[in-house]
Amino acid sequence: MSEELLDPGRRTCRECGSERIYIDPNKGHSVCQDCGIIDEDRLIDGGPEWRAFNAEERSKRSRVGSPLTYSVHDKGLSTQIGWEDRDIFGKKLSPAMRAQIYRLRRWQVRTRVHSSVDRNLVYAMSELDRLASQLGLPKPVKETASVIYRKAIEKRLIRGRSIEAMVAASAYAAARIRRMPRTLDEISRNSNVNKKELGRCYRLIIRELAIKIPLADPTDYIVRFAFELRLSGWTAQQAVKLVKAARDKGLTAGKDPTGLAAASIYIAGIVEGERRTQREIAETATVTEVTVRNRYKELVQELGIEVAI
DNA sequence: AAGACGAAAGTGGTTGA
DNA sequence: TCAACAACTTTCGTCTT
Repeated sequence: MSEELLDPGRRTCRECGSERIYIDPNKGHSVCQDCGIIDEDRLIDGGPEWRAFNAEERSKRSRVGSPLTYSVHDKGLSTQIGWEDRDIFGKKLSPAMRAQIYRLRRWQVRTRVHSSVDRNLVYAMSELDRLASQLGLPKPVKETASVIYRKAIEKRLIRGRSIEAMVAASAYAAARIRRMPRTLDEISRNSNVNKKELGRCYRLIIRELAIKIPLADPTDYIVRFAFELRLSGWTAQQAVKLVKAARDKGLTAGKDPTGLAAASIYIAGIVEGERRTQREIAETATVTEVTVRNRYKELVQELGIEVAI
């Protein structure tokens, strides 16, 4: 039996074995971020059984399964043990009975704590599943995200913050660690967490858990963006070369990696005769056209590329 | 009409006194 | 803690294809 059947959520590239597989949420295709091979097989996906075909549908679906309230985890059905050492007639309890009641009280508190952590986790993991499936994040990223989230619980970082926000931040960190980064914008759009809050939670996590995250690399975005823009693998490779050349010339320091990826894709598209508009590219890279233009002008000028119009 | 261009003002985050 | 700063965004008028 193949590895994939035993563990349907995990996918590796059949060419190079890489686990950096971008799973296109709409089309059911996947693309390897290391060698650019596109796999058109139907996916066996561990995620939700539904498919969303546009943004509205996605946001509608995203509400499915969300309970109405989490404030009382068992909706008031649990038994309470009173603090007074008296029975129902108001009589004092025997010392043996008191000792037993004391033990019971302790256990009740313990089980309540455990079940609240469990409930938190159950909700968090289903939210992570949903997010990962919409963002096309493969299993290794989900695993990393869930480890981060669990550590955040241990460190009591969730208290006073929304579970959704912390899950989203964990996913963001995990995606960067696994070198399959998503932008804050993309994650924010696919969850009910605004960008600002997401950034705050992310910074809290990396600070409190002392996680070191590699600097975002523009090339990590290129294959995915190119795929979403229906560009050929060849053009994507040319874009990667452009970014590397720019890095060698020291043009990339302090610049938004997605902006650089966008500009290099724009140039590569023109050079290779697969032109896309600045607007299209800006949209998939979640930057503005202005940024695409600025980076593109810099690159063309500094790398001495002549762009045939 | 669509795309590309660039100026100007505004925003949120980082840095350094 | 505050101000200066760089990068990016928003907005908008103009030019090019």
